[in-house]
Amino acid sequence: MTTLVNQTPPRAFNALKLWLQEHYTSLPKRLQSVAVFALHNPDIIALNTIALISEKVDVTPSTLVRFAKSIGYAGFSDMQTVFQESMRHIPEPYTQRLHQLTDEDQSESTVLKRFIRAASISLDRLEEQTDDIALLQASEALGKARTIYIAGQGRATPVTTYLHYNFIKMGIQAVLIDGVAGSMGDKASLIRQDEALVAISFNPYTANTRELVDACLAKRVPVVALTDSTLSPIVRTDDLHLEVLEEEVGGIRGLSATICLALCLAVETGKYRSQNNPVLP
Amino acid sequence: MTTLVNQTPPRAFNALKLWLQEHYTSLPKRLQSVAVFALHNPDIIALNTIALISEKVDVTPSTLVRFAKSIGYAGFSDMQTVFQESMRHIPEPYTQRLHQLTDEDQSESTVLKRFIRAASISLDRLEEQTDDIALLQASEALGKARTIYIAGQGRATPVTTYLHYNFIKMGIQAVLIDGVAGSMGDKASLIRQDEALVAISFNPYTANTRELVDACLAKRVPVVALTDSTLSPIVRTDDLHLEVLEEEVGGIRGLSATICLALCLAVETGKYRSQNNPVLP
DNA sequence: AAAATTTTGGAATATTTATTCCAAAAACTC
DNA sequence: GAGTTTTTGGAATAAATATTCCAAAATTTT
Repeated sequence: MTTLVNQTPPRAFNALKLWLQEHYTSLPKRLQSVAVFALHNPDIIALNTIALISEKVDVTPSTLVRFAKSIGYAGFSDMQTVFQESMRHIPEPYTQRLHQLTDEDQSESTVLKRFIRAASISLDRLEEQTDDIALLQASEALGKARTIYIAGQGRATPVTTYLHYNFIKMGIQAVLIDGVAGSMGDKASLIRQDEALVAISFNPYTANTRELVDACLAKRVPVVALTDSTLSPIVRTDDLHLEVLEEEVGGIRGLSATICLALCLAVETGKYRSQNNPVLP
Repeated sequence: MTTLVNQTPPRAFNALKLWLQEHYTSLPKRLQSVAVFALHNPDIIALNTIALISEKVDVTPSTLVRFAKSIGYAGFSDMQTVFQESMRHIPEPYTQRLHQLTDEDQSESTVLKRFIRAASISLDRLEEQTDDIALLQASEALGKARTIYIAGQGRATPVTTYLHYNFIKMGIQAVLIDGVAGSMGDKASLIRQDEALVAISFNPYTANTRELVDACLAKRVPVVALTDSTLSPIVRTDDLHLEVLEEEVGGIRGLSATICLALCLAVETGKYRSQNNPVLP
């Protein structure tokens, strides 16, 4: 062993985190695994026995003891107390949640906290209002498509990128339609009936995207629309639409719930493919 | 002993609380003390040994065992697990994770619900572990920059797009660095000391981004790193790093918390600018 | 490629921790 | 107030948990 004993091991959890960050690279392989696990799952370290933890991290109990000692603790138990202390603070109760956002005592809450609240509320609403059937129908439409085209501008761009990334990663052919050059009509003409379009658009709605959706619907190309309201102009009766409503903070809307829905759409599409279309040309 | 054994002891902490409220009056004196203490200090019960607790409650260890048994638990340890569960605000990811993928009772929970849950957990964790000071420091560094360069590949791309969009919308000059053409060294040479770099990188880390960060740090260009772990190779001691840990569902990680943090970073940067740099050339 | 050093796993051990059991104390009952 | 039942404390025991130590494996150095 290195026996490089730290005479004053970190007594605060944050200090321990810092220590791990600094010394991580100079740690042996197994101890690195422990470090990663410990930082990602402090609660498990805090509440379980060596035997159970070692099983989860997939190392031997002795490695855990060594890990603690290499930091400077007397042993595993000594280190564990630091993790336990870190859990003692109770996170704010759920009931306060809604009030915190509306209440304008902004001195109390940081920008980060307010945006997290907003994101959390948006996610709750997404769960409540999303039509599971609609999501499945949309996934089915996309799952059947030979190629999926993805369109969206402005605030929707990150969502298009994300969808594209996920489709590609799942082995689904997908093409990003960027609005940089050429008219939308030209782009629509590229899309065939055995393909599909995903259009993402938020208020203020871009004319481009709307134009593209119209052109595709006219050609009977399946269209899945992702919008922030059913009143959005890109929504039609003849397409499949999914709605997300992001809570706003000081006039700014996040994207957390939308990005979550996008991921689900991709995953469900992938699931449909693997079940119904094992080998696609 | 009363030997009035409850055959199904409460497994959820709330149920336990209820049980204690109902049966409190019919409990012997010492056991009442324990009940009161347990309800007031669940964390102490969760995290300590019988010996230590018995000292605090001022009863003997055997009384604690009896207390647990009178409720119906096998012993003190059995009851303690219920208290421990009540403390882990983060529902244990590892055990759930394994079941969720292997267990085929997916009828209970839809894909959407599971991803929403994961996103929600990630947001909670973001709130808990994010260092507000670090966020402010990062915003300050970016606020001072004449131009902000944004780099990130793969799963990080949507985040770069989002940051770029928000910066531009706020009137902050920002440039996306795409990894398509040219070496990273070339790109780093474009960035000056009065500018700044935001690097976003997740496991598996892309060599490109890391290279860029190194080159910038060498040139003393301020670097803000957004990663999924402080142990990420793009984290250095001399940069400003923000950490997000996305919960995974069946091996797939979302982006909801990351996108939320990115928005905050942009907003804080904008705030800093408007306060300290009303008119930038 | 050989030697030295570090790291790792697992059995053996020591320590801690929980549980049992019984006699003493306290609380009821008649 | 004596007898009966319930409750309590503490020693004895059982179980578990953490720690140590050493040989094997994996690195690193020469």
